[in-house]
This record gives sequence, structure tokens and C-alpha cells, in this order.
Amino acid sequence: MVRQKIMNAGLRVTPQRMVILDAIQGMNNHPTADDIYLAIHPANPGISMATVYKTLETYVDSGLLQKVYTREGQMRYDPRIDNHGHIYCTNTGEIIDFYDDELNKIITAFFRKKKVSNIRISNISLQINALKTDPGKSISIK
Amino acid sequence: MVRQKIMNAGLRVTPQRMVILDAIQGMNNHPTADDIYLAIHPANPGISMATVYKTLETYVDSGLLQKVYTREGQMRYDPRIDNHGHIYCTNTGEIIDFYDDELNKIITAFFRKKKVSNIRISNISLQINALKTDPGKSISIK
DNA sequence: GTTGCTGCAAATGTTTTGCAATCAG
DNA sequence: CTGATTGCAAAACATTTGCAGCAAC
Repeated sequence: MVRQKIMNAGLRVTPQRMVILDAIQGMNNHPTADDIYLAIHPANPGISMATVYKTLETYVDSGLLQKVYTREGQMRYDPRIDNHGHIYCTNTGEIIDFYDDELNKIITAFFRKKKVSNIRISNISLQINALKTDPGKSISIK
Repeated sequence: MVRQKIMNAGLRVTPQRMVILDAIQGMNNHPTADDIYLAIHPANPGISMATVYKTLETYVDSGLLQKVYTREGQMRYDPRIDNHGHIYCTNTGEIIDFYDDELNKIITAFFRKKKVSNIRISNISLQINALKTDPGKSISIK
């Protein structure tokens, strides 16, 4: 399944690429390159940091992953590639996915009726900055 | 006027702070720390890079500036602190401000009617990824 | 066989830090 | 006067690069 995804993206299938793609798909925390390296290192001590970086960049270029820019400055990677937003918790540092179909439709409709000139919009996402009231519990928007 | 803003933020007024705040307010390109350093350097060769970084960070903490996270990884600073969005031009690398009052109202209304639990939303902004059709010309959304 | 991928170590670029001297209030 | 701010140089950190060897197709 991971192998298929890599092939479909037109990339060569290597053991390193399979391990890395598999790892990031099992995480839902928007890991950094280092997070991924640490996660795979015990079982794959031979895979280098440089390979992790190169592979992630390759995946972003191929559309298998998205990059998420953070307040802290280092890049994070996101296995979800649909048009979803992110909730940045100011106090806990968490980045939580946010998706709402209705809101997506509203925003899409809004831009469709606007006169947009000289650009082709490829994707629109929402960035929500928020304070987590109780850091121990999870949040919800329904 | 710059002096007043610094005082109102509860900060000590120093020549360096005045120069830096004045410089960034005259730019509307979301400058990096380096951009600001280069802009002020000719007239103020004594102001160090470290001071530029410390001062910008102080301003962000005090709410005088916003940080903008970029695809390229380095931080940019934005003198606009209202709830505005950014258009990231994939091909030119530009970051253009986007503000629409109607859209702001739509999004605010949307979240007001939602059940939001365990967070207090402080600010919501839109990130628009787009391709500039003609890199020479400017873009518009009306 | 050819092309692209990997790992290493070194390089790069940005941002932060420790600390003594200086300045604002 | 006192505590905050500055400048310097060094350090820290994330990410990229060059290149020789190796692996995928």
C-alpha cells in the first residue's frame, strides 16, 4: 500500500522511502523531520537524517505530503493533503487538524463570486490561533 | 508617533527600537529580520543583528507586530496586526496581504454558531496558496 | 547499464545566547 | 541608582549540499 503510493507518484521504491512514508502515516501530530528520524531510528539505524530530509522534500514535491509552517520556525509534515485548516494552540504548542465541509463550501463559494485576477488559487486553508482552556483535555468544534 | 507606540506597549524607548519600528512600518513586504537589518544599516551602522532579532521578538510579544511563517522557513514580520490573510505565491515567493470584510464576517458568524469546546479562539486567518499568472503584474481580488 | 538514491561529513543560513558595558527611567 | 537593553562573538539549531558508492529499474 505504501509501495503503491510511492510508485503512483512516479518515484523509485526504496526501503528507506517505504519506512519513512509508513512512519509518517502512522502519526497524526504533524511531525518534524527529527520526529520522524527518531521514530524510525531504533528499527532502522542505517537511515540517515539527510535521507529523511530529502525524502520528505521529495514527497512534498510529489504531493504525497504537505508542509506546515510553525510559529517555532521548524517545518512539520502533514500526511493529510486535503484542504484542511490548522488550530495552533498558543499555550500547548499543539497543531490540530480542522476540517469542516460546510465551511469549505462557504469559502469556495465566496471566492468563486469574487473577481480574482492574475492568480490561480490552488488551495485555501484556515489558520486558527487559539488558547487551549484545559491543556489536559482535547478540543472540539462541532 | 513611533515613540508613543513603544511607550504604550509598556516598553522602554531606545533609539534602536525607534529606528526598527519606524523601518518595518515603512515596509509592506513582510520583511525578514535580515531585510530590516539591511534597511537600517546604512544610516545606523551601530545597530547589531542581535538587537534586531531581540527587538522584533519583543514587539511580537507586545502585540505590535505579527510573525508570518513562510514556506522557506525563515520568519517574516508583519506590521499589520488585524485579522488578515496571506496569499502565498508559489512561483514568485511573494506574500501578499488579503483582507475582505465580508469574508471576515462570514467566518466569524460560522464559528459563532459552532459548538467550540475547550478552546478560546483568538484569531483566524486565511492562507491562500496560489500561482501568479503573470509574475510581472500585480494581483487583485475584488 | 543507466539513472537516481543514499549516507557521510561538511557547509550553510537563521536565530539564540552569555556576558560585560551602557542607557533609560 | 537600578534594572533593562545593547553589541559582540560564539553557540545552537535546522536544513542543505557535494560526492562517492550503491541500488532500482
